[in-house]
Amino acid sequence: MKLHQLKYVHEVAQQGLNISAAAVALHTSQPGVSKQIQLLEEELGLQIFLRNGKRLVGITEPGQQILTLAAQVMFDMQNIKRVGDEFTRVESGTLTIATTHTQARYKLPMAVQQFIQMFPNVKLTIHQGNPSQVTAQVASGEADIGIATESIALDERLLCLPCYEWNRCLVMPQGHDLMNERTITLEKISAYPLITYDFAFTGSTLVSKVFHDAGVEPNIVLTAIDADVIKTYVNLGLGVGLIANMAYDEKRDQPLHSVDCSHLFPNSTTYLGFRKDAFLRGYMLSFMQLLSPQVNQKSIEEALKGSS
Amino acid sequence: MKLHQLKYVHEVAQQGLNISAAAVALHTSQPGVSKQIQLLEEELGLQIFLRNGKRLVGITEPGQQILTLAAQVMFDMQNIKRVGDEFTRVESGTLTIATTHTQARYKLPMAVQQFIQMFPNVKLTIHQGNPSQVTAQVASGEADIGIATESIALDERLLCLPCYEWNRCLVMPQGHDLMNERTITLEKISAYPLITYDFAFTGSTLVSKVFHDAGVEPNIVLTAIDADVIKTYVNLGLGVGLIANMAYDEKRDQPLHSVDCSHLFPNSTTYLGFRKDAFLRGYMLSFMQLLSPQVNQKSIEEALKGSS
DNA sequence: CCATATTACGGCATGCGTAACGATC
DNA sequence: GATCGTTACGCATGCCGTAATATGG
Repeated sequence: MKLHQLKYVHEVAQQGLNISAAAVALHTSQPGVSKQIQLLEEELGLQIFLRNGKRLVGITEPGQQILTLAAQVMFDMQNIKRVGDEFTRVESGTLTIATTHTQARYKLPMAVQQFIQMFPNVKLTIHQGNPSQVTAQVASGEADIGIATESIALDERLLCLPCYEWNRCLVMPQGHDLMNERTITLEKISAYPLITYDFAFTGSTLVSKVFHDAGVEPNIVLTAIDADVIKTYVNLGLGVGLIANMAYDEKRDQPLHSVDCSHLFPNSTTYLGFRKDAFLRGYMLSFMQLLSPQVNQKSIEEALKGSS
Repeated sequence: MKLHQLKYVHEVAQQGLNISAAAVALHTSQPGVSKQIQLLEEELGLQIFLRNGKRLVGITEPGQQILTLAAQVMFDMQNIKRVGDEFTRVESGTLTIATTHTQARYKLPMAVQQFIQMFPNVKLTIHQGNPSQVTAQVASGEADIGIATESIALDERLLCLPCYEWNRCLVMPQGHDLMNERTITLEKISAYPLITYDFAFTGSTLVSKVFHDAGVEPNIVLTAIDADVIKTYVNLGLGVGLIANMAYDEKRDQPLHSVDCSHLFPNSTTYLGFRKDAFLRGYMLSFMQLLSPQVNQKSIEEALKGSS
């Protein structure tokens, strides 16, 4: 059993059961990939892929197990390489962050700016997605660190540290009726067309729960993936927007007015998560510290021990 | 980076930093091992082993990390092999149990007997040790399943399922004063010389805690590794024995008399533990079921999800 | 001086790439 | 007929083992 073979099998699965595509991705020849997979299957005495004649059409059940284990092996190999890089004092490498739009747009820029100054030789990549995509990317090793709210903390493969808390605010055009209200309530909100995050997105399920528990049905006319889009439509007069409070800036969003809603909803916590079995490069720790100053080597070790 | 290289490095560390011994264990030549380790070190750009001239004298810090990761890789490779064996319906293989004397002597025999009837082609090995050794063996992959009391459930790498509960009893020679007591108390016990398990052993720390909390100082004259030894010395009249109640059998231990102590100590739970990331062969599950009927594929999957 | 690690070198297995073939859609 | 997977074959790489060398206890 060779490492290549695991790599090949993994890549073929990634490429939608296409050996040719996998061969290209692996910078090698199709026959080589084909052969090695056959050899592996022969050695293990089972089929990894289901074939219809000469076409790969599926993955067998043991094949699924093997793919999972192969991914684990490759992740560990990556870890070993990282140990190498880390201890040779090579302050270069790659940092891949997976996060949601809100974080990427309103919370990360400061940390990112500081980071690229501290580590000019580290290539930084930001993957954007919804919270479950973020979680999946970190769990699979595609991303090193994930930053998202709530749901990311549920995955057992990840170690998650609380980063900061936030709440929501309403945004509305200047002169809107709600500006005159002394205290905003859910009922008052429900009287107007509402624009907020897509329901699959973080916090919104919590928001919908709050409305539901109060027996109030909000009048949602539009949902969007990010606050910028929401604000745009609020500007067009389509309704009031319910967004994360960090997404509103008085100066930048001047034509809009905002009203805090912290009294209506519980705080949400944004977590920073990474795989428990990942080897963390020094610069990865540094990035985490930029985001959440209380994070350090010790706190992570303690969290790792305390988990499970 | 090759799998051999990781294997070699691992074996050299296992053999006490002796390349020659590692080469023998690996059925290969010394120069080969030496060379491959050098190549790996070169590729990673760091020293794994500390050398004094040509002698290996220690492991560097990155080396330590790499050894851990190498062990993980090898464990995963073993898992893959197991998937192969499992799905080719080869009902043969190896099952290594790590457990304490008490379990091996009084609880396992029935399960073992049934097991070898069900799976005559599976080679069964029992490793005996104290609870922390049991835990370590399972965690390192040397043993597939560990059976021990209390402390094994604390290791996060392992998934532990409760197996059964037990308590303790006093054993004494016929005609001993304590036989006439209607109710045994800690104070009455402390009036006589006591023989029990070594304090490093399971439950005994709990026992000592019970005595301590009650403010009673037992008069321990001898500690032993297993109940058979304890009973032997009780027979010789050296004192009364405090042992697991399953270690006393009225017929077999005829010259001795026993008194139940369940009212004095809380129940102890024996757990069955295995690595969370281990691929479990069918016969491993079967063995667990023999020991603890409520265990099955589903209960394990649920436990895995519920952990951490 | 013995045990042990490294260097040198030749044979052999194995993986890779090109080319040809076969099958599926 | 185009795409894709498998088979065939020759070449190059790299690993292994033996022998020789160097070094530490």
